[in-house]
Amino acid sequence: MEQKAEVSARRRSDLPGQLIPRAFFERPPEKVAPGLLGKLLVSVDSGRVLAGRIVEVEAYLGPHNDPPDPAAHSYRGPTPRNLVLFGPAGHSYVYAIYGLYFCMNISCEKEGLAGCVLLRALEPVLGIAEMRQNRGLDEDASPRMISGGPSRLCLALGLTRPGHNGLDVTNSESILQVRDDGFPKADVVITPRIGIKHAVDLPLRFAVRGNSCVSGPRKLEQWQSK
DNA sequence: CTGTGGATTTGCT
DNA sequence: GCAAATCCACAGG
Repeated sequence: MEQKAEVSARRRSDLPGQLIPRAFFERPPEKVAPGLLGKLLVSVDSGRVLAGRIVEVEAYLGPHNDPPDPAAHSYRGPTPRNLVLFGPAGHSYVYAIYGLYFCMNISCEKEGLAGCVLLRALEPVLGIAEMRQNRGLDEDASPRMISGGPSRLCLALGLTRPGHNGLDVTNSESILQVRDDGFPKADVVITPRIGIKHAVDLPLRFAVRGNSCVSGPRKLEQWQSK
């Protein structure tokens, strides 16, 4: 039955759930971020569908905020790399990091303002075997090892730059979409962001409490719920 | 034009 | 727990 669900979803016309409207993303990232938990990131690659449920995200604020967010790529204004962050909401921002990996964000705020949500972990839903292959893992690999981590999820779904940068995730013709399949809201944990050097105390990381795919330290109990 | 360091992952100690 | 791997954007001169 899990098998059947995967087969029936391998058509663009029958992707799981519904597209999320652009207006959802035309808000401050700290509002968008928790709302993305439980939604599906769906990639359509040459007819094949890969999808994962978003279980961990971080918000990065645009330079129009007071105070601004020195950890954000948009902190010093538009550059060739971060340009899509200043464009319309609901577009993918994929960047390379450490010369080896990629990270995937979705732009927020209306055109002219920056701000984005970094996707940090997915729980594999469709095309699990292919994701595992993309990661070079065995049959018994845990979901966490497949797509738990901002660069792991890019490897699992095959997301790269420039190929997947600047895509409209609110468009049904896009090869990268965010969709809502009605999955019930979960208990959300709020913590500081991971792996940054600036603004380390801002509580802008949001994760599904208890989900095994969430990256970083396991001990989330100490953090406030929402 | 050059130097620096990063929103990470992995493997070894 | 720690450091290597490995690239290029961008800030500074």
